[in-house]
Amino acid sequence: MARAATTADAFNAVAEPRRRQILDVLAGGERPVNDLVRALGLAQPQVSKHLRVLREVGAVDVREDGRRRLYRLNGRALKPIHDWVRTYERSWSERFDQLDLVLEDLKQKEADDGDNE
Amino acid sequence: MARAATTADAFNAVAEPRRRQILDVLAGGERPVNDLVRALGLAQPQVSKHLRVLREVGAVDVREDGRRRLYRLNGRALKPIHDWVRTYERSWSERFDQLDLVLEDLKQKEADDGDNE
DNA sequence: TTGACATATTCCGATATCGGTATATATTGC
DNA sequence: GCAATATATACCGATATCGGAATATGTCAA
Repeated sequence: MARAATTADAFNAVAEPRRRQILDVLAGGERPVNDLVRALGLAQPQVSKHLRVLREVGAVDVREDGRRRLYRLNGRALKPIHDWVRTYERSWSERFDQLDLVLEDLKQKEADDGDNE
Repeated sequence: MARAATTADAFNAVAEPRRRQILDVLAGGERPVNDLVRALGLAQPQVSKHLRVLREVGAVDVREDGRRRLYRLNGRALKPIHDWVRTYERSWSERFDQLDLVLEDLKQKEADDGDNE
C-alpha cells in the first residue's frame, strides 16, 4: 500500500496548495478554466488535473458553457475538515481559556456547597 | 517533482487518517507510545513513524519519562487549517444564510433612503 | 471545412509515501 | 551484566502522485 489517493477525501485533495488556491479563487464566483490558469500562473493541463481531483471529492461543480466549462465552489465538501479541526480550537483560542476559568470557578463553588451540606 | 512531503505542513500531515486518530487520542491528554499502539490497533513502528511526522509539523511534543516517551498534543499547529477552512463555513452554514438575508435587507433600506433624498 | 480557441487526457520520470519486518537504542529490574 | 520492556530507525516493494510535454476532444466563427 502507498499514500492514500488525493481523491480519497477532502483532506487529501486539499493538502495540495494549488488546489486550495483554486478554491480560494472560486470563492469569488464561477470561473472558466482559463481564468484559473491566469490567476494561478500554472499550465493549463495542471489546472485541469487539479480540477478533476476537486470534482471527484465534490469540492467543485462544473457547468458547460459553449466551449468553456464554468467551475463553481461547493464548500460543503470541506465541512468534514472544519468539523474535525474545530475541536482543537480550544488549544489556541484565548476565548476558551477564559471559559475554562469560569468552569473551574463553577466547579469550585459546587464543591464548597457540598461541604456545607 | 512529486507529491509534497507529509512533513511539509499540517495539511499534508493530517491528510492521513491514522494521524488524525492519534491526535484525537492525545486530545484526551499526554500518552506514551504504547497506549497509542493499543488505542489504534496499529503496529508499534507505524505509530512511531506517524508520531515523527506529527512532531515535524509541530502538532505534538515529546517528553522523556524513563524508557517511555510521553506525547502531548499541540493543537496550535492546526490553526492554519482552521483559519483556511473557516472562510468556507458560509457555504454550508444556515446561520450565514440568515445573516445574508439581514444584510440584503439593510442594503435595500439604504437604497430606499437614497431615493428619498 | 478549416483554423483558432478551450479544455481534458495520456504518457513520462522522479519521488515520497505506506505497511511490514527486522533491527538498533535505551532504560529498567534482577 | 542480562533479560525484558519501550521506542526509534532502516530497509523493502508497491503505488499514487507531481509537473511537463504532447495530443485528443469539442466548439465556435468565417
